[in-house]
Amino acid sequence: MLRSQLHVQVRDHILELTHQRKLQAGDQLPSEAELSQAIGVSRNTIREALMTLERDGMVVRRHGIGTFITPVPQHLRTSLHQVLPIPELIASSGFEPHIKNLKIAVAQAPSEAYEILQATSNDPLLSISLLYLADKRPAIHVTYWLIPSLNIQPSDWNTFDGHMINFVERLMPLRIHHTVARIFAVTATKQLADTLKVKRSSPLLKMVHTAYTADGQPIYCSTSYQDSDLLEVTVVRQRK
Amino acid sequence: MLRSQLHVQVRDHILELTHQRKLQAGDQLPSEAELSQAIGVSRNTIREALMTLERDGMVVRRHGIGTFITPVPQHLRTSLHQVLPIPELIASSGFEPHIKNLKIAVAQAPSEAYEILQATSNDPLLSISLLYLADKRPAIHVTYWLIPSLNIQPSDWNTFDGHMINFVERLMPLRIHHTVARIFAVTATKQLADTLKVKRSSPLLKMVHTAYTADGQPIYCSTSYQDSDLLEVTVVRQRK
DNA sequence: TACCATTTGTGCGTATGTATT
DNA sequence: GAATACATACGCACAAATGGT
Repeated sequence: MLRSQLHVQVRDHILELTHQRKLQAGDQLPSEAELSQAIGVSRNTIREALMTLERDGMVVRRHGIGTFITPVPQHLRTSLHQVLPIPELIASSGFEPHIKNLKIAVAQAPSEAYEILQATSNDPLLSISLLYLADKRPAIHVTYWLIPSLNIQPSDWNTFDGHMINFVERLMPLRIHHTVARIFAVTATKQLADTLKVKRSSPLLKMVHTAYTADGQPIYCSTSYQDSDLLEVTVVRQRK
Repeated sequence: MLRSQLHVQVRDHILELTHQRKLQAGDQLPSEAELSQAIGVSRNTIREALMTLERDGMVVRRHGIGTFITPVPQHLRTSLHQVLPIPELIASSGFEPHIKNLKIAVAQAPSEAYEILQATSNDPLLSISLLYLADKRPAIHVTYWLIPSLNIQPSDWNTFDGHMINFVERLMPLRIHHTVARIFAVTATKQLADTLKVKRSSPLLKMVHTAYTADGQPIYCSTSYQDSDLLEVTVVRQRK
């Protein structure tokens, strides 16, 4: 295993400085030329690192002035442009994540799942339902549906740790490239209200997630329900 | 006025090809070297263009294979990482956007608005409420609150066309750098139900948007309500 | 106003590494 | 192994934006 690319090392170096609070929100970084000389890599490499940091919203670069640590609350940084597994999402909201309830089945799925996964509508789909807890309170109820061709064995589920992306990538030679989330407001059914421990017919946030490879092939989709007052959904969008 | 930068021209050139359907979802682009020679710019410039296209989710680049048009439905492209004004959002969902109802006031605002805008809590804030229509159906009800220091004159409102970002940037020498949206599910109040023409106590999607400059200074915030079945909210998140 | 130093932005050329077929 | 294509990295020159003299 080679050590990682230079610009990633530079990136990590700068992130490390922010974690050590040597660089704080709003602070100006040394100029590209200074960083280049101090670290001993070319200015282009510095620029590459700064560009990825900017893409991910960690720094703001201003022509003719300099590069600054983005003044955005720390907890938002994690959710900028990334796909965040639910346990990490819960953790980044300041709660202790747990997974409580698993139900695995190979069964007929809602027709919507077949459409999304481009599967023939009579194949039974592997599905798994779970309840993510935040500080032992029910927070998100999720049901995943996986495309049939994955061929996952029952024993594989022992290795499932709540990160669906990691799970399928560890088992299969594929890579999730992006996810699409569609967001709705719904009213809690009796069953959902019981599961999530909210009042009957409270409003819930429903999200339909689909994970795709770079080819655009759907790998799995999920439907999740959550109390949006307990666990906020935040989307940071950059311009340009 | 100078012509734009080379890599932007290259980017636009490629986008133009996709609009003309000469390049479609999933198609492979010519190699960097070919593009470089065909267009007559250096390979670095091609790479710069391809990188911004990748950042915005329009293409997928695969090491050792090539660059491909991202196979994502066209209507999602617009919402990838951008901040989209509501009228354009409605248009990209296939509806005709209209703005119906404006109510402008300088008044006390909810305490949340003062917190978000970091304003002293007794100043009256300029607020504007409007109803965005999609094909003449009420779609989104929004109330904006602007920071006091903008000093907008009543006459300025004549130039307001429903794009709040454009509006404030045209009037003031500032630039909105990013927005943060917090998303909730709520139950329609009687008033909201009437305005949006939905049943009493239907579930509605509530979004609290805040627009910031690169300094992290909030410029305005808004609260919006919408029927998520009429107008879906979609978030595409990329990995890496 | 004009000019300057600083800093990021753009663009070119080149060489080499790495992944895929 | 060879061919192809993208990835990384270096060095250089000049443009453009900003802030101060």
